[in-house]
Amino acid sequence: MIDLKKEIAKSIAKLENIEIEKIEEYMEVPKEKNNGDYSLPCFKLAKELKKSPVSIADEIKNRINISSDIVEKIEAVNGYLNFYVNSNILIKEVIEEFNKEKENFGNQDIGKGKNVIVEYSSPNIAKPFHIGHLRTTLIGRALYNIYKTLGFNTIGINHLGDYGTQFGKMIEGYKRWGNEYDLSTNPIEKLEQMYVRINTLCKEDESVLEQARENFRLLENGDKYCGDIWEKFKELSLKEFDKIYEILNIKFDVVEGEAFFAKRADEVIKALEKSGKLQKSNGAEIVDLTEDGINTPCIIRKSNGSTIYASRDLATIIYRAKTYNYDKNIYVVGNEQKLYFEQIFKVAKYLGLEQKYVEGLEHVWYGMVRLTTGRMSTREGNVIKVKELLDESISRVKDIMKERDIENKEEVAKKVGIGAVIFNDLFGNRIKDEVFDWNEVLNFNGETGPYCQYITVRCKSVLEKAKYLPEINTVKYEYLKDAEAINVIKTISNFKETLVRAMQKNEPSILTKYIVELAENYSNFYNNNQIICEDKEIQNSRLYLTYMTKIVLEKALNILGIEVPDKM
RNA sequence: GGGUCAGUAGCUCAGUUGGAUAGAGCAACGGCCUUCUAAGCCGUGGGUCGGGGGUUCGAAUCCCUCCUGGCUCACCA
Repeated sequence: MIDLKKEIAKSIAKLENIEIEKIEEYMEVPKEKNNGDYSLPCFKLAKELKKSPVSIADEIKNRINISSDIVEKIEAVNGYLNFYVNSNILIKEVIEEFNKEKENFGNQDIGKGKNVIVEYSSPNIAKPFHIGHLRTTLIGRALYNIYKTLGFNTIGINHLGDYGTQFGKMIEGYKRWGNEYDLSTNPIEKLEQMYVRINTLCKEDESVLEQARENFRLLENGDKYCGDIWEKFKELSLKEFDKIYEILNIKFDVVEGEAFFAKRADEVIKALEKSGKLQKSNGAEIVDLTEDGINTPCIIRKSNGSTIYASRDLATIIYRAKTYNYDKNIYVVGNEQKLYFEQIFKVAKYLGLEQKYVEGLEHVWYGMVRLTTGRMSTREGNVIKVKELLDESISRVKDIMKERDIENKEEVAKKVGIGAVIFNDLFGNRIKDEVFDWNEVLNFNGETGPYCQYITVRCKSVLEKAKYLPEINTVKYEYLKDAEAINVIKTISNFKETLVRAMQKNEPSILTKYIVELAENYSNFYNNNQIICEDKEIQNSRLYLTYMTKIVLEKALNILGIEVPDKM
């Protein structure tokens, strides 16, 4: 595809004897649409050429030699040089490229041969799956899909929190009150109650906490009683999580747990001993990180000899380096663990791994979900469970659809209701805290998932009504030259670049906002043009635009994990 | 107190390496359904870009400082 910006830059560079790259760097896309497609602010050149910006702009405008097939109008305004691209070439380039790739439009191979691990979701066993876990799950899945679309060999891992002192606590609770709770119905709720109860007791009584730590030590050393309870809890939880994953259509390439890596913690100890970094402190084994600019040391082994989060995660890094030969190892985990990841990434330097494995470590963090009433806390029971949220959203959709004559209402309501929740979660910048407001999430008007699905469905129904897809040689560019059509075409041409930006910043919301823009632009086009009409040439042209929009919108939504119904 | 991230309309957010008049949506108000689907469209109002300095042709964006808020600071994950 021809790079219009480069073509313009070339012509200017020739004129003033400046490098093309520099001109390209100075050039920008004006915010205001009536200031052209590309603009060159001449203020920086003014300094270098020792002339006023206004006269430079005028001069270039008069002397430039560029084909009118590329640029149809040039204006010099207040020291800005504005270029108006010939819309024919723009339309032609986009449509021809699209026609070559069709459903594959957007796919790229910049990640070819590179392995990327995305670790996401990773819930803790024996705790309810609440909206706090939703962010890692949805952001992680979206990133996984984005990397995949860009040609990376992508490995999605659900790294279960199935180990640690919390299980020592659970075992202690079960020992004390196991017979009071019937785990045959609603097991997660019961386990949650037990967890809250034992936690409170641990806080009140230090000796109970000690007992919990001892239970975990026993579990780690193969104690049968503790092991059996642990297995039982794990099984019950996984069943519950799978239900959520099924509703959200989340899949992982690998599901593993911390327990698996606890056995490999010795490798970490050995490697750190070898590098001379491991030291004793208050009975524990730690790595001091003050030289690396972190004041808090990283604990590798607890004073009672048990493994800890860090030792298990470091073992995981060694394992992943060997097993997956990763170029990137991404952890989608909340911002409350920022310091922790900084610590283990520093410690990873001393494991004797190849440099690329250390550099490939990345913590993709996100803000907390808070309620309008304050912070969520399992202990205080003011959490919103994912199941509850999805059910509410789906029922709200059903209510809206009550009067409509649609087949498979159940299925449509599911797709729209779930899509609304996903879209809402992926709309805001991921590093900002999110205030969870039922009204906000379940409002389906405006820049929302249902609106974007609705526009996509509109494209589908137009195509269905026409009953055919136009051949590219029946499309006439002159019928797509109105401002609304051009906006759609420009947005479509930005799709690839948008995916790359979303990948570079690990930011799904870039794609979410793109979807809104495309939906909005198509909607404007649709409202201003009769698509199905008498003149077949006009119809074919507008139909093709509709077809491109449908493909890109649906694809982008799918990448975020949102499905589009056929009717709604 | 240290570290770190943030502060843009009543609310939720956009705002590419500094560029032209800071943009959307929600909420509020006023219109539009014998429809290529009203989950929509059109219109109105709403801003000391947290405060103050600085850098320069030019700052929401870069630097300094202060204020406010989130998260975090060794045997939890």
